Amino acid sequence: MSYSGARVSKARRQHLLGRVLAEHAVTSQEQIVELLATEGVTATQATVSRDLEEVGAVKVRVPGSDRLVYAIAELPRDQLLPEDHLRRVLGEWVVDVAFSGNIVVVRTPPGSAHVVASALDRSALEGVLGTVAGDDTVLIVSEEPRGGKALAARVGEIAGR
Amino acid sequence: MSYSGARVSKARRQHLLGRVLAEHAVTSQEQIVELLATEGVTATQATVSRDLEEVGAVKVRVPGSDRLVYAIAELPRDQLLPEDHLRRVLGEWVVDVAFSGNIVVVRTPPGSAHVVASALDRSALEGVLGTVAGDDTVLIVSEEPRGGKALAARVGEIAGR
DNA sequence: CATGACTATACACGCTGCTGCATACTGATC
DNA sequence: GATCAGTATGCAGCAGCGTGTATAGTCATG
Repeated sequence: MSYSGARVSKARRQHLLGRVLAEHAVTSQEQIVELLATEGVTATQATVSRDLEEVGAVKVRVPGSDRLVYAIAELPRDQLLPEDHLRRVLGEWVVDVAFSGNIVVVRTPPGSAHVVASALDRSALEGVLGTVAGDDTVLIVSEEPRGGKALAARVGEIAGR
Repeated sequence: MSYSGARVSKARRQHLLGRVLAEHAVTSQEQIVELLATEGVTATQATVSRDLEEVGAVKVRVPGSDRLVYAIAELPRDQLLPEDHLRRVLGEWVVDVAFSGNIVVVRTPPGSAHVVASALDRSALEGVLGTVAGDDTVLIVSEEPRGGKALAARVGEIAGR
């Protein structure tokens, strides 16, 4: 294994992948490999396959043609943050959990509240009305009048406490 | 090596460390180990030593006494985010950098803009007037009228591009 | 059903971060 | 200067992630 790569982060590669799909009508993963290469990013077909999956890309039929091109499915993504991803984010960044009434207060390291809130939002956690994030604090509003306790327990459990 | 630990994240342990220091007048790292243990977190003196350093704790003299107790130095921390930490954060989360006039536009994965902005703020990067973070975008305002270009280059360089 | 193009995946492996153990270092006290 | 309490750190090991290689699976076409 050369492992020449690791020069760019996975996040950046997947971002570029999105741009490539938006700008070119690609029909195969090998094409993506080449296009990424022209952007200075090296990756193999295997990696592209995994990226496509993670980014939520699908092959769609081009109207008026029988070609299948890759495209990123925008909306459904937001609902489908995988459980173990949420578990990783919370386990890593959640530092404390408390509650009062229907509000759960989640503490995080400074500046990290939005990452946690975003993960919670996208995970479609049961019984969550909404979230607000400050700098190091996330408020989760429960649907139930006194639902804070149960929700806090659930969050704490996911965070691995 | 037992390695029974790793049950709690480093972030959480350090958060607890802060609470412990605030609530108890501790004079030795061994005491901290014990206090953490009562909170259900196991760590050795070596780890506590490293945590204290990372958190920016110092030993201060108790007024009217000759005891030295640990305390967290609040303010200086914000100025002193180490260079390689910034490098890690940017390298991991910055996905694209652009500029116009005196504004640098940094793109990040969804929900991660605040982590990046927070790291930038705390790093006291040269020539930065301020930052604003949305969901996946950070705006950096340069001090110089046309400083965007240079600043973008600097940010890109730190991010490893 | 054979073939070929394309994609997904089992496997192995390197890298990095975190941690404990053992030990070197430091500073105070006598 | 010897001793001792307390702290920092070199070293090694482990875990998890990300990735490439090789290969198995899938699907369309003839």
